[in-house]
Amino acid sequence: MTRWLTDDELQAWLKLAGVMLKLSPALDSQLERDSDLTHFEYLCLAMLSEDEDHTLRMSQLATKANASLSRLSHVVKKLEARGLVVRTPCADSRRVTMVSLTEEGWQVLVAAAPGHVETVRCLVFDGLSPDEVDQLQKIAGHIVSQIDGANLSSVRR
Amino acid sequence: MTRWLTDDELQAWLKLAGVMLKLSPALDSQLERDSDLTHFEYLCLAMLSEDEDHTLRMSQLATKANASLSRLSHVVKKLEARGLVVRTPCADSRRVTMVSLTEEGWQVLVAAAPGHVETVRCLVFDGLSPDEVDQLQKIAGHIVSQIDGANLSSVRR
DNA sequence: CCAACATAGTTGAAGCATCAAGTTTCTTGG
DNA sequence: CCAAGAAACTTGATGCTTCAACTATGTTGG
Repeated sequence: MTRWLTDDELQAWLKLAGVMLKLSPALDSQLERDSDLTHFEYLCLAMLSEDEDHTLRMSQLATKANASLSRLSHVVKKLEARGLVVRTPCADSRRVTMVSLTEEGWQVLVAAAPGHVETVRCLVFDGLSPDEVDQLQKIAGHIVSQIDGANLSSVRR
Repeated sequence: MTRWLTDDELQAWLKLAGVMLKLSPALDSQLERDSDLTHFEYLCLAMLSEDEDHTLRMSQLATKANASLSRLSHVVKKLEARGLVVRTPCADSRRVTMVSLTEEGWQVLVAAAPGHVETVRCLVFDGLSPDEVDQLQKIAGHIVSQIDGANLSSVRR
């Protein structure tokens, strides 16, 4: 028996689908215009910048950026060609690749951040109350967990 | 002066970005495996099915599916090649194209729906309270409006 | 009335994302 | 100890999305 969506759920779902379909392109468009970066590329640089040494394993970065290793590998190759990032073999384990932000990568990130943050503020947070920000965090966190859980359980069987 | 994000906003934002990065692929993957459809293709068929005549103008469908006319045009061409949809010129205005669900398209949609709905329920709604569904609807609706508003204002100037 | 503009849609090229397959390196159960 | 399997990437092909450009058709201010 299919558990259909209630009317409220359907309304909510269509809106969420709208966010997925419109927000990504909107962010890509601003970043590409102003900084020649994809939103996903920006996210990779940002995640690297949060680490003390501006350096992470590929697989750590993939987790932080919510990406597959394959997707990340292609993007890091491109960022490395642009000089924003370098890959180095890891001393401890030879199958591990470390990625680091270069000085230039850091500069590009710093230059891109204000415009990007302003865009996120305008498109997402302007007009949301602190309560709603909290609700958004909980709900989005919940969805991400469900997806991660679903992947795990399909892998385990 | 950049209006940076508060810590709560940043947490919420990273989670929302996670949803965008993980939910689309998860939906595509289920639909493609079980019904040989993209989530976006499914959405187009579903929006057509909601119309009384199973028929919409390209531009109406683009609006309902939150897509650009260009994206829609490519996808409709593909769906038409598969026989799920037909395009017909409009009698009233010669620059308008109407798209209709074929009988086969309807069958494919009906066959795909239970699995897709089940996936949406598992990944999004299971574990959400009715209040949270309502909050999600409001917040996602708000974001979509902001994006639409931003596009309008950049077009108008 | 018509020139200028706007609307509706299509198309081809370029760039991303995903998938499947492959390589290399580690780990572990027998 | 080693064979089998898992982990950590990389790569190439395929297909989808976007962008810019184009055609064709309507609308409207002067």
